[in-house]
Amino acid sequence: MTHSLKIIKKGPKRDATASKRRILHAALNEFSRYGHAGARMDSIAEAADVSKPMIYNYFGDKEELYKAALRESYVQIRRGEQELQIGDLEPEAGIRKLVSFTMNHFVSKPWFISMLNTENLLGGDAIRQIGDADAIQSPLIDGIGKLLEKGAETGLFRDDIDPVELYITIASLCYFPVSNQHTLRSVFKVAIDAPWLAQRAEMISDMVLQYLRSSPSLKTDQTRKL
Amino acid sequence: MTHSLKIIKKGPKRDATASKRRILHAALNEFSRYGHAGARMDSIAEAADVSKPMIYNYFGDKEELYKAALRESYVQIRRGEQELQIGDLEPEAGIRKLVSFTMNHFVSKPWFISMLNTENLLGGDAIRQIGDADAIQSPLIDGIGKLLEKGAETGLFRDDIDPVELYITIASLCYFPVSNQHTLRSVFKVAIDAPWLAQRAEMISDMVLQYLRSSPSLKTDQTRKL
Amino acid sequence: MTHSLKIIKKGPKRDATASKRRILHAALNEFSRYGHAGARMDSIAEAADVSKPMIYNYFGDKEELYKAALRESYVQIRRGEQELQIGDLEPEAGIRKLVSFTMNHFVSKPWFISMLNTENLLGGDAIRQIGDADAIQSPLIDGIGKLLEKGAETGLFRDDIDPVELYITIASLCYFPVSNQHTLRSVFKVAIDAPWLAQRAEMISDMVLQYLRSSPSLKTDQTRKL
Amino acid sequence: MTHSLKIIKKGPKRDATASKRRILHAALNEFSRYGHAGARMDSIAEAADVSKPMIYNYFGDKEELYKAALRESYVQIRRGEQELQIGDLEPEAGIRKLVSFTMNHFVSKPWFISMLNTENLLGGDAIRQIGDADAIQSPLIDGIGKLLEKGAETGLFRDDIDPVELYITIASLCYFPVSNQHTLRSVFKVAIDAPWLAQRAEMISDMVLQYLRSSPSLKTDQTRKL
DNA sequence: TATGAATGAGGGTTCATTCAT
DNA sequence: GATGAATGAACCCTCATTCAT
Repeated sequence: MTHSLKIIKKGPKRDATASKRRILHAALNEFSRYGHAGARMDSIAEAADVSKPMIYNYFGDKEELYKAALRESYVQIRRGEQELQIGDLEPEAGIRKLVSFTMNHFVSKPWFISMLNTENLLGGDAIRQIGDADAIQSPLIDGIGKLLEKGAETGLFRDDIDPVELYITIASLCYFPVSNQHTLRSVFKVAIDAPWLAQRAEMISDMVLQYLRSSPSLKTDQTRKL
Repeated sequence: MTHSLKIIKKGPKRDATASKRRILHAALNEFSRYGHAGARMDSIAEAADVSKPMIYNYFGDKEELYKAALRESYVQIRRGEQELQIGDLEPEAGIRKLVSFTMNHFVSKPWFISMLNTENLLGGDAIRQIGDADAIQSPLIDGIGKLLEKGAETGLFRDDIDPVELYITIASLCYFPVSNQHTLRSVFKVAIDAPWLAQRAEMISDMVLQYLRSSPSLKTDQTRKL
Repeated sequence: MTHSLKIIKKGPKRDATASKRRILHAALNEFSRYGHAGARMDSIAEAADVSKPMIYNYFGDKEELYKAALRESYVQIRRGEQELQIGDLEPEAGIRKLVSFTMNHFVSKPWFISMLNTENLLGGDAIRQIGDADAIQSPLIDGIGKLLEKGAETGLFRDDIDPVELYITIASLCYFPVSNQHTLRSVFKVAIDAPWLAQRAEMISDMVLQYLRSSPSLKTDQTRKL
Repeated sequence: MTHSLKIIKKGPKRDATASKRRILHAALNEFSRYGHAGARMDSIAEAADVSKPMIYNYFGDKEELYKAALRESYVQIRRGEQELQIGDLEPEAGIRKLVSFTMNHFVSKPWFISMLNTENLLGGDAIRQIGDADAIQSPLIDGIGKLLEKGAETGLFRDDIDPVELYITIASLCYFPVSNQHTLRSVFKVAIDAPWLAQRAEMISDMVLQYLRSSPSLKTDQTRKL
């Protein structure tokens, strides 16, 4: 009778999957906060509520854990992107949705930008080793392609825009003010807060749409790209 | 008589100013390559061809040296910007010049982007401590202001654009593909090389000009910003 | 009745004796390859194809396992020695047989030499604790004693030789070139391979026999020993 | 006046060469006592009265320090050997001197045997990397060669003995009882102490001389070796 | 009998920093 | 002004060992 209670008491300990997950999240947090060299295995272990050897047992070493964290940051992004179905929206609404989603994503998941910056600082060695294309490549490209096609068909958008380049444009515009908010604040005395960013997203949408509606420039006879 | 000779005798070593400069450059290089935590005082000393105690003698400690390097990265940037006199150019030509200068700048001085990323990763503590506004603030803002005014006067540009916001827009668009070139390459298989970036700069100019030429949106009755 | 069936049912796993034996052999291999401190309990478990707790269950701890492995190395040696019946051979043939057996033994069971070296490095603490004389003491001593007696009776050998000392002499001569083969090769550029060792065994027999045939030296009036 | 005392106070600290030497000796002691894996860098630092980083500064890492210690053990041996001038002695006296020197050496410098055993356990990787032949190769070989020649010329010794092989024979006989003293004591109840070893050296000389005086065996027509 | 999950204690190594000259 | 010598404090990682099932 008293024993039956024990069964209920199954805590989260002695559960390999759970431990692994806690480690991964703690690592993502630590690496994104302090960079690759600045991250401490001790802190990760403590935050994950496991002993250090567990980390090595499950992930090998710091380098591998870093790669796993980098991969995880993409996995989480892609999960959010898959829920968006921008391909099904009207072209203009789709672009606006894409912009606000991107901006919101960078703001609400700050570890993503930090991980990308860290990885690029290190020369991209880790991401090159994560062959796992499906985890990393964005499902948005297809959706953007559909939006652009629809827009071009109805004569609303110009027809020479590459989806990847458009994605890079939007990412650029949303990334920079979030990524560099601290230096911008100090250098230009701009208060980069939620309202500022919301307004900024509006302006980005406007600018991008303006460009999509414009006619292909005639100056260069090469295939133009956005 | 004998003293005056000593002054002239400044050799390559035993020259405090020269040592300090070598240290600063070595530090800038090291911090930008490996980040704050990844940078090694040993490597800096070796690269600067001085003994480690010299660094501590001149700069105090790693933290202070980092701040000096961060400041130096701005100083060097500003030096380049001051040579540009975009305020004197025709509005459109000025914008194109500004874009190509910015892009070229990020590409040819990669330590600038790295330093900014590193500093923002750490939360901007260091830059906040560098009160030294003159060293940091961009002289371009004035030039951009002049361009925008001229453009607005001739009816070429809309008149609701804030120079700082325009600067941020251009910086965003140039920064991202350079800063994130390694991850972009892996994720989107885009080869981000010199030709790609040159073409990209063209497109950025087109898009920005398109936006500057457009009429202020009517949707929001607030002051619009770029 | 029912019990007898159980005994027969011994499968490859769930067989305590078999597990124990596998562990012991794995331990012998590991300790002899890497020494006491260099041996890894993990490697032993893996090589024995059991889980680590099994080792602790059966053997207590690393120290005890080491002792068991050391003991086992003697047990295996003694098993080989017991098959020899040198006491029954002619004196000279017996000596030659003993030498070639010893040499072959050291060569074909390299873990024996390694275990002895390891144990002596550590000061012999473990072997002192293995009281178990029967497992350790050599049955050859008796055989050697018989050979020497026979030889002395027929006037072939001198009569002042102690069997243990003769055993030590032969062991010395066979042990060293095998045990120290790597350093000898590097230091003297001698290729210590099978032919070299075979020829060496010949020479050792010659030298030992020469000595056994010689007359006791007169210099010292104490009991002479070999 | 009082200052002049300070000059005298120059202690052994802040002396790189002395520090290096202390580390090397401490390492030789530690490695020979506990083997490669069993040696502790902490203990070495403490015994050498330096901080751990000094070790890494001067020697690189544990592996390199081990190699330096191994090399040092040979250097010390060779130093002793060079003082012997056995080539100048009478053949028989020379052999006796060589034996007693060798035995004494193994007994009084126990780290030598331990280092050799450790190195051979590890497969001789380190010694192979110490190209430094002069430090390692024995100057005795020449002396032994002279002894054998002289002995053969006067008809005292047989003339088919290779100096290296003779050296190995003597080393074998002296090495084993010292190296394996602990196991021998336990297994054969032999008390291997100074008197025992002295007497043993006598016997070894007798046996070796006996063999050198004997006539080359006729059994094999190949070049005979000792 | 058997094992996957977990850890305390320590091992080798590095790093920013200081001392003594 | 300049530096070789030296170190306390961590940091990454591993190992023998135990827990819970």
